Amino acid sequence: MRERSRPSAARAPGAPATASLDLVCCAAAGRHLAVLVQSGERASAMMLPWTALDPAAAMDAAAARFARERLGRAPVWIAQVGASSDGRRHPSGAPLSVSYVAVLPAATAAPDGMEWVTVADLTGLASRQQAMVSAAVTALRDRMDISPIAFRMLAPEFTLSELQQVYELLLGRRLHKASFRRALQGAYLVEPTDSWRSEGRGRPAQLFRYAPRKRRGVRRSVRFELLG
Amino acid sequence: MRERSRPSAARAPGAPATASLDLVCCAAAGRHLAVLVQSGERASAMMLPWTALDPAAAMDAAAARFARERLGRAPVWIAQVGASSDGRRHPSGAPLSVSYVAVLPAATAAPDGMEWVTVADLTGLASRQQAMVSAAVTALRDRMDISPIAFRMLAPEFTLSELQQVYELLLGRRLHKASFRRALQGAYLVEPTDSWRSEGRGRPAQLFRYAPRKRRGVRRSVRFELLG
DNA sequence: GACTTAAGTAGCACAGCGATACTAATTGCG
DNA sequence: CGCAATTAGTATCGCTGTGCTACTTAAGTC
Repeated sequence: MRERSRPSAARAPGAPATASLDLVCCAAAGRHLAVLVQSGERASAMMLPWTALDPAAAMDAAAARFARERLGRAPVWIAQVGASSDGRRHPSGAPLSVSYVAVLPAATAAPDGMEWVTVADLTGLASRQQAMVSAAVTALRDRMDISPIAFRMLAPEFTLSELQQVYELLLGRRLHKASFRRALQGAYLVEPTDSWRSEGRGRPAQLFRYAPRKRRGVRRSVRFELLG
Repeated sequence: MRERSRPSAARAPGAPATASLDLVCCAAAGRHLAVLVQSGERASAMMLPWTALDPAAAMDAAAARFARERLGRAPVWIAQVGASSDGRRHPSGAPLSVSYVAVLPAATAAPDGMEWVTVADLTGLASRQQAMVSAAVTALRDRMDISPIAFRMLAPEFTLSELQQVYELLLGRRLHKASFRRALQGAYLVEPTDSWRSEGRGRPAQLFRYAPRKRRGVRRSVRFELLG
């Protein structure tokens, strides 16, 4: 299931694909967001994992399959970001690309030939791929209210401080501990486990797991704050 | 500027395009959302306006140009929804499609050969286009908090009741008049004009225009309500 | 045992929101 | 004209959610 070694990169010189499917794999790394990149054909150049897009196949399924192949495991969340075609460079030479954003739990090891790079340190990408990363991060921020992205960025059992750190990372600002926990309790999204984790000094933290149990009236509210 | 008559539909039988660019044009129609469709090749069949996608061109610009061509005017808002490739049918025969959602002010007249159809009454679309409409409506709902979509769905001068109706349409639920206005005033998004509009019976309503004037600390907040 | 560090809780003040109830301005009708 | 009907817009109350300060609890460190 993993033995195919980089089918897409091998294809590049021969027949240029008409469209590429690119993957922006994200994970929390401390207080920063990291993206999985691999070495390009030139030593110093980095690139996002990509493959030729098969127009005949179901795209979401193809993206999930490609992610599982490259990562050695299925991502915990994946969604399409969008299509881009413009003058910008792409390693495939394809004029059209469709990108997906995938989420992996923190501390997932990078597969051979790949490494985690903080988005701030990300440089040397082809310009179209650079734009994909920005769009992917924006997509994560925009969808974290709708999908349990933050919860998926952690191991199945996590402390509330860890969860808060992921929220702070995605929102880009510090949150208040008490308020965060109150809101979380009120949403009935997590349930406590019997385990506690002692992390060096300080009081041990109780572990929780994601277990949403309400689904009552989802009333979308009016939000003017972000407009202007 | 409008004399090119349906370049895309004319292309269909000859050379099948490898990818299509589709447009979901939306406007408020009373309490419902309407989409612009045109008659397909068979009389009863409806279809969304589409064109062949030129992979060499900047896609967002191409979509805006295509919209302006077809509508005879520029849409007030446009954004990409996503790419879809799967087994589903599309009038072009293309295996891959990229769709855009465009917004027009209420009461915009449909161009020749096109008509407004309420999303609920929308039937007989090719299956991939049907999926595009659903995705476009979802995209509108998801982005109305970030982009002034609701304001753009009205004429430049509008009453607060009209604005509230658009919000109710997009959110899919009734809102409270006083609360709506209080929140709107607090956001400094509109300014009153000197005009009043008398709409049949009842007290005349003051007209407002969209004139955001804050931009102060955009603090994204934690939102758990929609999760689960 | 005293100090440090981090987890978790309690209580207060205030802002936001939904609801009820009100006032204001216009049309329609007897 | 007088009055009901209709729509716009406001005032006030109570509840809920949120930010904050301050506290307690449980571990490690010296």
